[in-house]
Amino acid sequence: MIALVDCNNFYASCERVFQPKLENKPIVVLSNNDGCVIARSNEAKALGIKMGAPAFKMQSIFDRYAVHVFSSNFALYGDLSNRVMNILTESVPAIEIYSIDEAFLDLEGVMKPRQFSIDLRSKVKQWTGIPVSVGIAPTKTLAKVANHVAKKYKKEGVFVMKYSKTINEVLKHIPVDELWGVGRQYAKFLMERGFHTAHDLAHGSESWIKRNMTVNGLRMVKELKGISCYAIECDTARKKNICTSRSFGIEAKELHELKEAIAAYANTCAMKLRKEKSLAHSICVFVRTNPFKESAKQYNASQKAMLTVPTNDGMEITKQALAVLERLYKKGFNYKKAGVIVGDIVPDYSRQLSFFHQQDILRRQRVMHSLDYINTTMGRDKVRLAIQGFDRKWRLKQEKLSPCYTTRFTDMLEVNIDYLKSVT
DNA sequence: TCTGGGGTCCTAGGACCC
DNA sequence: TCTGGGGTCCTAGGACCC
Repeated sequence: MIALVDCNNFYASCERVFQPKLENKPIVVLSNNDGCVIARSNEAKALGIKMGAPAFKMQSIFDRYAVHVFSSNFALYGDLSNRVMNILTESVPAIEIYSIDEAFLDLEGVMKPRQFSIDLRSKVKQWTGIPVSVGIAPTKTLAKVANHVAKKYKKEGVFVMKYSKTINEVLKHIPVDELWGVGRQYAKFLMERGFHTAHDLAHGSESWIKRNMTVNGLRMVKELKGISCYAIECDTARKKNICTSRSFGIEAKELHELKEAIAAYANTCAMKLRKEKSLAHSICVFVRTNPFKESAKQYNASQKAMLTVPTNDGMEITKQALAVLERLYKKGFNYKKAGVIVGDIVPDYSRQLSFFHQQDILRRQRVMHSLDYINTTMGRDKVRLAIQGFDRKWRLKQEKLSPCYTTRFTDMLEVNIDYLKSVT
């Protein structure tokens, strides 16, 4: 059996951990630039606030119902995620950390899955403050379904789906669009052809499914029938692409502003590569204007450069990225977003050296190593390239940022001992 | 005024090889 | 009249996930 552990309304719950007075109050967390709603507490969902809704369109609802609004605080969410995942990892022999707020657990050898999950859930809640739901079933796709049921209908937050009788009953009540692997397009396609529930799909023709939804659709249907097609993958695969991109708080017009941004993103990509012990063979840069501003002149461009020697050297990647940017840049546009994607990634032990570069590479590796050391121990961007800029006019809008309670000494929560004594 | 930031996989079609 | 059979690699586009 496989368990899917999923944190409830994760980002909203993270904010609530350090502000317990927000219990039972509507909370939303916004995307970068305070753009869209990307997390909602149950109370916010009940107000009809939709996932992905632009914040400015929701402002009147926020005001009317005193919704607590937060900018994204990924330092906080990442740290709390690690704490949750550490607890889960200790509890089972095999785990796949699927996303920042989800993990698949291998329950092989667990005698009483339901009780085990109830205990695990209360441990996570007590140790981290994060509420989770647990769905248990024979395949990943079914565990997703079970988790959905647990979250929505089970007070204890746990639901086990083992026997085909139970599974079939449940699938009759799951709309196709809630399945893992059915997005908007497939949902529309399937509904138009009379497939309304997961049960309908599980009993459809497999060859028809494969023809119309590729082999992925077929795997999903097999998983609904209890035939496992997706194993629990414990070791994280090396990334094939790494992207760093941002929308700007204020639109950028000038080349030198874009250069600062691209240099910063290029260095972040290089840092991510080093963290993964990977090297990139190609660098792609893209810039674009604001597609929502229909009255404005639009420009949307990208270009890829191949490197002769794969690298994770921030200076090298920056140099190449800036060269691409110079070719892309056109004066007279208001740029809203830009990014860098490094690709054609290989492991760092398989570097094919060029005849002429070897000495330089070894020296530069030591520079990067020192840079990483300083920036991880003393704070992000403590040492950076001058081209990354100092005023950073293009930076993010984050007006409702909560403190980094668990990752920054100056943001640590202060507790009034006298008050605590008086209430205990 | 104001609309995120990451990723993956699959397929079809075109270009090429012998 | 009549034009094979076997591949690979690359890219764009489309679907999905969190």
